[in-house]
Amino acid sequence: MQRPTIKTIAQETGLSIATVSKALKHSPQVRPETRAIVIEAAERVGYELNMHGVQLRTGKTYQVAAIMTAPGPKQNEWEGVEYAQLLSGISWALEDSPYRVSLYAVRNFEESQAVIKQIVSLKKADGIIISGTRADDPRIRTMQAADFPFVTYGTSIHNAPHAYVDADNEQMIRVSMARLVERGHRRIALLNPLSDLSYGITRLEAYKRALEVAGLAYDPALVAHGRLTPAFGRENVLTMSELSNAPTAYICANEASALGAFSGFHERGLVHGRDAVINATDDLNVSQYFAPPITTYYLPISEPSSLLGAYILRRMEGEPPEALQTLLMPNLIERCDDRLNPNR
Amino acid sequence: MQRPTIKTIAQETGLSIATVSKALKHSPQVRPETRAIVIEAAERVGYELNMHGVQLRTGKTYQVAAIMTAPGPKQNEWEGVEYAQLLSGISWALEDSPYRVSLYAVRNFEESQAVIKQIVSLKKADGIIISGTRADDPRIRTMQAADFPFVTYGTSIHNAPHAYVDADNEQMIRVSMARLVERGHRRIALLNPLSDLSYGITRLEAYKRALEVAGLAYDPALVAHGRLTPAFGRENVLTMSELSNAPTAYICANEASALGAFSGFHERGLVHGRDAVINATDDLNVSQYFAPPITTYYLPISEPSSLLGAYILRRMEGEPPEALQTLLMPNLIERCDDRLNPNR
DNA sequence: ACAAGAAAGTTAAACGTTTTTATCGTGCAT
DNA sequence: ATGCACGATAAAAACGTTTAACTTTCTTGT
Repeated sequence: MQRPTIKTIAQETGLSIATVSKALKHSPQVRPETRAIVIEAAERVGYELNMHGVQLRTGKTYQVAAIMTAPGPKQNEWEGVEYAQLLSGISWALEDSPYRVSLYAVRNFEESQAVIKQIVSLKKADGIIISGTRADDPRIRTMQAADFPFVTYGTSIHNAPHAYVDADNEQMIRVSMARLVERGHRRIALLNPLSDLSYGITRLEAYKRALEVAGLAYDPALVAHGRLTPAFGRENVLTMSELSNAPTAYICANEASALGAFSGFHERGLVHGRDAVINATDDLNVSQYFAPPITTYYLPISEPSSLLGAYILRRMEGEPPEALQTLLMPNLIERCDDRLNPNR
Repeated sequence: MQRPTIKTIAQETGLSIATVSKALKHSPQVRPETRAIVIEAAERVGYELNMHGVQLRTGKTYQVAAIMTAPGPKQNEWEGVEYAQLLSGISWALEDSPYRVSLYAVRNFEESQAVIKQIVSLKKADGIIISGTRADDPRIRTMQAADFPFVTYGTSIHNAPHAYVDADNEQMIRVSMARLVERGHRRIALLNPLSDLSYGITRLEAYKRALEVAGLAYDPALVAHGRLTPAFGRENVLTMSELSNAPTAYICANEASALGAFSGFHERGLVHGRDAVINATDDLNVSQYFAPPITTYYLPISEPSSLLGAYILRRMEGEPPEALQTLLMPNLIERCDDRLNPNR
């Protein structure tokens, strides 16, 4: 048996397909009684809207493109794993809408740029969600120039206002630094994301300001930028711990680099809490299982991801981007006292 | 300016839209010279196929549905993180095809069943990729009954033959057990996935057989089934290590539960390599950063994921499922000698 | 020389919607 | 009574593509 269409309903009710279409869309042009008849018939025959017809007619795709930057297949490092949760959160936020998440996996920034240009010019989606924003992000400019709805996970610095969701990195670093200074730390290392990423810059600046406030000197040797893999965390601990004036605290930008930092501790024979401490930001609630559990800023990734979904929906409905900007403050979870060991 | 269509090309070349369409599809009905003219004109005007027209006309969606089971937003445990890599691998495998990955996040098995029924009956995709297969999986039956192309990540046991990709769990456990027995272990714990999952059963049976071969008794107290979170690993170590005859080796089904097992070691004051050892399966290459690094079976997730993509393409082209079945053997990476401590 | 058949194009219909425009009563003011 | 506006529905066109059916032209075998 064929799948029922509005034509089926038209025949069934004796109405025209135009009326059926309008009735199903709750158009004020059709009488409530007529609508009731249509709805009844639609349910009786098991009608479901065929999106292909809609898409062709209206030009809308009902797709939200999620651009996911993941290192290539040969790149076997633990990175970007939080993307799974991010995607499912977005997907759930769109659940009650006609929109679907369409995945675009890219290998690097350039590829994401190309993909976005394509989506915009060929209208392969109605909205775009990107992450890994840069201070001055050309992708944002592309989408803004075309007046294309989008939301970013991460702020930008030099772009015109746009919809975004991000963790409050400035506040996080500020509070984090004050807390460590208060506990006696004078040499605090910052394991930061790539320096062209917007939140890398935000964190670095907050870090410098916090040093200033505490009357401490800025030492470039204590700051590292890189892809936030365990390898990155490990290697920087290996290097920095050999400094004549080694750090007594490491602030890691995510849980992967924190895990790697632990690996560096183990390699060097450092004991957490005695020789130095590790603090981290954690999206995945995993650092509670480290040995020992560490102090982290925890932002359940479901929060930003569902916001991203909600925002792209509202953005596609025309809401101005200025109303769709949120900085989320992660919860500080203190699992260690993190004091500088006095008898060191 | 409007986006060019085949009509544009028809006007440009003086041919009919039918000929243009056929030429672009390399139909034998059109002369090579004519085709050349069409191709040239298409490139000149910057023509790109409008999929909506195709979809409406042919009924094909050019979408591959990836069903991703992830616990709900409130469920803040580190689980299913390998899905990000899995998805990007699939996405890359489809890169040169007209197909796109469409994401369907579901919360549990029942929901995945409902979603699949919907996709099949409303033809919301041309192919489906699922994971978390059960011994007798009703979703597989649904898709087979409708003759719908699909590939599973994970085998099934009682279903009719279908396309799948999986790790060779039987061999993995067999070799793993033999190796531990050879190193003196007599009490080996198995931290297994949920018992209704196909690979949970495979692993358990292989485990029992290995015990038999080694002449060891099967002790149910050493086997646990559950969602493979760190919490699961931790809790089982906490419990099992209190047994009068505690295990000296733990085989963890993934890296998350292995991390949790370490957390349990730390809590109980157990030292890895002295009191007991942990072995694991690791998709993400992360257990090298544990302290100490542990012995794992490593299967880079890019391998199964690109196979899944390739298989669904071939399956959608009508290739029989029997030709699309692969068990991948992970690499054993020995990072500890894992011998039972003699002076224990 | 001519019918038959192949080769290469064209015409037209169809896929399922939405939306603009047209039609047709009906009630109301003039 | 006549014209008019209005409310409700119908008719028809359009979105971009594929494909079955048809036409025209050219080969080819007898």
